[in-house]
Amino acid sequence: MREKTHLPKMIASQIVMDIVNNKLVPGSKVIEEKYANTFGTSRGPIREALYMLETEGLIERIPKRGAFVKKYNKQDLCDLFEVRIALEIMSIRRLKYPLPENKINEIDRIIEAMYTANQEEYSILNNDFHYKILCLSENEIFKNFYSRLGAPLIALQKFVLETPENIQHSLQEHQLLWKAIKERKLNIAKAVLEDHMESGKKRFLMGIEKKTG
Amino acid sequence: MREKTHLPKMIASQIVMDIVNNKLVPGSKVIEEKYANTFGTSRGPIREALYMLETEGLIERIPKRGAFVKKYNKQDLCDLFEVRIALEIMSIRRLKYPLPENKINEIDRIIEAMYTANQEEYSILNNDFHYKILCLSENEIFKNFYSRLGAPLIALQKFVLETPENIQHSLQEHQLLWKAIKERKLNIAKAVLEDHMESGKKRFLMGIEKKTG
DNA sequence: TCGAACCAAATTGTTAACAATTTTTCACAA
DNA sequence: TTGTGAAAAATTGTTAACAATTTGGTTCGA
Repeated sequence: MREKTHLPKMIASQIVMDIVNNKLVPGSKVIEEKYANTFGTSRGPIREALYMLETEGLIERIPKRGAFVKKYNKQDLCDLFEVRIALEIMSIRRLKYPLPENKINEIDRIIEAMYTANQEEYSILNNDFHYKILCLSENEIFKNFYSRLGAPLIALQKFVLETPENIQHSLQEHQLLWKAIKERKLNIAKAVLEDHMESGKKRFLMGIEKKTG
Repeated sequence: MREKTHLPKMIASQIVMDIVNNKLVPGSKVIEEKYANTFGTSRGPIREALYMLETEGLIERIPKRGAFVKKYNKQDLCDLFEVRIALEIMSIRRLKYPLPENKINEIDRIIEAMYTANQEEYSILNNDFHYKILCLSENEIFKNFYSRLGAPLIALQKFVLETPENIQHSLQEHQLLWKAIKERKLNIAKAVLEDHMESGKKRFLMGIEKKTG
């Protein structure tokens, strides 16, 4: 597993950090030269990073105008939620049983960790869980699309209201879902996911209300 | 409506042409300098074009190795079909009635043109139709994802077996779907789309069998 | 014959300068 | 005050040269 340093990739993840930490606010322009200076590189690698982030849906590039941090409204985020769940449902239909032992263990461990996680940790575990579920299908198309959905949702995760009650509820849903998948009760899994989508949207909207008005 | 020449965009569409016309076969490498020479530009714009096509799912870039024409197998194409239909179903649920008059007319005209289209024309009209249906929802998220699905499917459209009988069948499905949408019978529309997905897949696979052995 | 080490060629990555375009600023007139 | 237009500044687009890396082939030794 070689993970050679790829300059544009490093720059991209730094820009993501800046978005998550509100140093770059949605709608604002990302000026190539500014970033080039802070990284001590030329503008080339910055441009590449911006292209990558455009693919992930975090940046919007307008020819000859510049690159902007993409702005998502409530409706957009709910739609992303919905597409994510739809992809998960489709991928569950493609599962081949028996599921590989090592992947089962990985997901078991995520659920375990969720019990004792704090808010921030829970967000990360939550995303991990859904991604691992999707990867169970070993389907490149779904994985590919899923990764593009994830980025905006992760960047805006800070808006999700993770109260102890919400986390408790969410955890229960995850347990149910995982149990249904393991026992090959796919219709139940589908129903749980559809419920999870609704409650997820609700938590999302609650969080947005709280923090922006 | 200003459509200024954007070099990378032009190059990208030329590369798409080359893929469609089999000058670039799936799996082969796209060498930057080669294309730079044929266009009389430097490598910069070529790289941008390759990034664009990566976003559209036609090219896969591997750092320090190069850009390759992405290879899709049967299963991949069926999955893309399925995701496309799922997006259409989701977007139909978001329609706001009454539908705008001008868009209704546009789609009416596509259906009309389908009656007298030859095979090649029909493929294009078919894609147009589905895209216009999706655009009815005026939902940027769906449009965005849809455009990424379309490219690989269009590039491989040549595999779809468009016999007169198949076209006839497909046309009927489109009429049914459009009628259901206009009359706001969304459950029917959904059912028709699900059927259309199955028969579309079948035509696809028939075409692949025929042309590749 | 096979594999490892090495060299040369091909290719991608990066840079810095220049060109083209957009945005900002500001003077001026209605 | 407000709007217009032209310079100036800022920014993106493009280029060509150079650096770093990968690829392909060749030699050598076992």
